[in-house]
Amino acid sequence: MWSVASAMKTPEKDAPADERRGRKASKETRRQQLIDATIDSLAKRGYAETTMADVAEGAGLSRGIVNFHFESKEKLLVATLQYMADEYAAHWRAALVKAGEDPARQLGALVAADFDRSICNKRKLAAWCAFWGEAKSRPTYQVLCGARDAAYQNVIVDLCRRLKEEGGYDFEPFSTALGVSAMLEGLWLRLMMGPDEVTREAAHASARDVLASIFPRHFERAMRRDRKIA
Amino acid sequence: MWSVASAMKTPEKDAPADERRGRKASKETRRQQLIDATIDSLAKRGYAETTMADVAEGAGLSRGIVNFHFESKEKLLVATLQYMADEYAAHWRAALVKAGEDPARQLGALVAADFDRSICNKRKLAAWCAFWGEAKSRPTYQVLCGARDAAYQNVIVDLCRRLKEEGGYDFEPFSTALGVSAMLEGLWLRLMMGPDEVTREAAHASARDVLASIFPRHFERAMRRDRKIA
DNA sequence: CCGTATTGAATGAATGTTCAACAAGCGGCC
DNA sequence: GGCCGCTTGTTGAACATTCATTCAATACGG
Repeated sequence: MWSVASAMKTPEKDAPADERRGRKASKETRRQQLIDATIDSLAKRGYAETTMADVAEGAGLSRGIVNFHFESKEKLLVATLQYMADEYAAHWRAALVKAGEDPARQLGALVAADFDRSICNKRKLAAWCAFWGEAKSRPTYQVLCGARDAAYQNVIVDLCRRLKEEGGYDFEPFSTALGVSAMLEGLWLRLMMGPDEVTREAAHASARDVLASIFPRHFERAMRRDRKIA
Repeated sequence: MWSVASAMKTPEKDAPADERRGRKASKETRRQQLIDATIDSLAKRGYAETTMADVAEGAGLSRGIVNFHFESKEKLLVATLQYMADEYAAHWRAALVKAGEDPARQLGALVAADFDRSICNKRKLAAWCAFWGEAKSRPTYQVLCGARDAAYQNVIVDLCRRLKEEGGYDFEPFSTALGVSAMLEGLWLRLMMGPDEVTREAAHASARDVLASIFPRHFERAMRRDRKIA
């Protein structure tokens, strides 16, 4: 009994459909399928209301299957967070490499990567936020979220240093880097919670605007007058 | 049976002790006591693991009492969030009034208020974050959190406008205001999750640093060289 | 003593986990 | 090719636990 809903719930499943159904699906494929369903459930119902039954139903499988591929609910959630952290890190690292050597281009690419559709959509943001909410009281989550931030922020600190040298700014690189990366995370939060008038593009533009204030010799201001004054 | 721990768990209980114990405690006092215990539990165990029994135990009362003063767990949590939102709003509004008429002073006061000890401590930040994590899937929470942000951000937008006029900056007020308020929220997140080396003072300094970049004619840079280069 | 706050055991619902049964693939064997 | 086990993924019902809620009994204040 395959529910049609589960097959088209997330538009980003680009794996061949015949690989995901039937008994032939490999172990790894099935694990990924369950992780996807977990993210769906976290986004739809929140952390507290996410149940094994809901995850299984979302994946179009039966209840017992989750404990077969993952030992427990805890392990499933950790694997899900690990997957999101890996995906996020791979994404910005790729963007960084593609940006070349210029630090301003690199910082711009990093920020753009944060607001890329594949990373920054309501589904994933809601899942991230669900984990953040529990991170305080769960060392495992805190480590995974912390690892995410640490590497990312080291890169931003380094970029701030190089931009400071190039542009002759007088900010404190560490402090500014902390502010910038915090702003990016805060914008994610706004995107997830705020009204719909805060779009991905608006958040990105806002980040670029602040970058233009901090690094005036490296970032151009968007200078668009088409914004509605609310 | 009064647990000693509950009496000294939170250092900020300045209400007279004899008002909080015994049967004389008024309805309102008892509600507040339970709300405090709820914040404690959210901070210590996270949203998902917060139970009625834990709240009652934290307050030094018996299990059934919560359903007497609040009808249900849901109502207790909403009341708790409402309390935190009210407290937060009252705090920054007071800071705003006290700052006088100068927009730069006002913005500085607003930012300082965000990092004030009474508001910005691990206990409350963890509770806020717990609610954020569930807000996506709970309209009631989303409304309360959203209301918090909306008023706050309108003030910041207005301050950005006035500062722009005064200083002749060329940023877009709305966009910059979004970035600034997002940064403040992001710093809260960092304070809660990040390593202990990110202190309240460091976060505040970071915010001031970015403000100095955005409004160079209104905010002085801290220019401290005592920061360790990590 | 009356009314009300409080207690704590009982209840019932929700849910994570287990497990015995089942089915699908698969390789060997006649 | 067809039959037979064997391994392994899968199922769904049964089980155990946790927890919000209820409520009759109790204790305290007035």
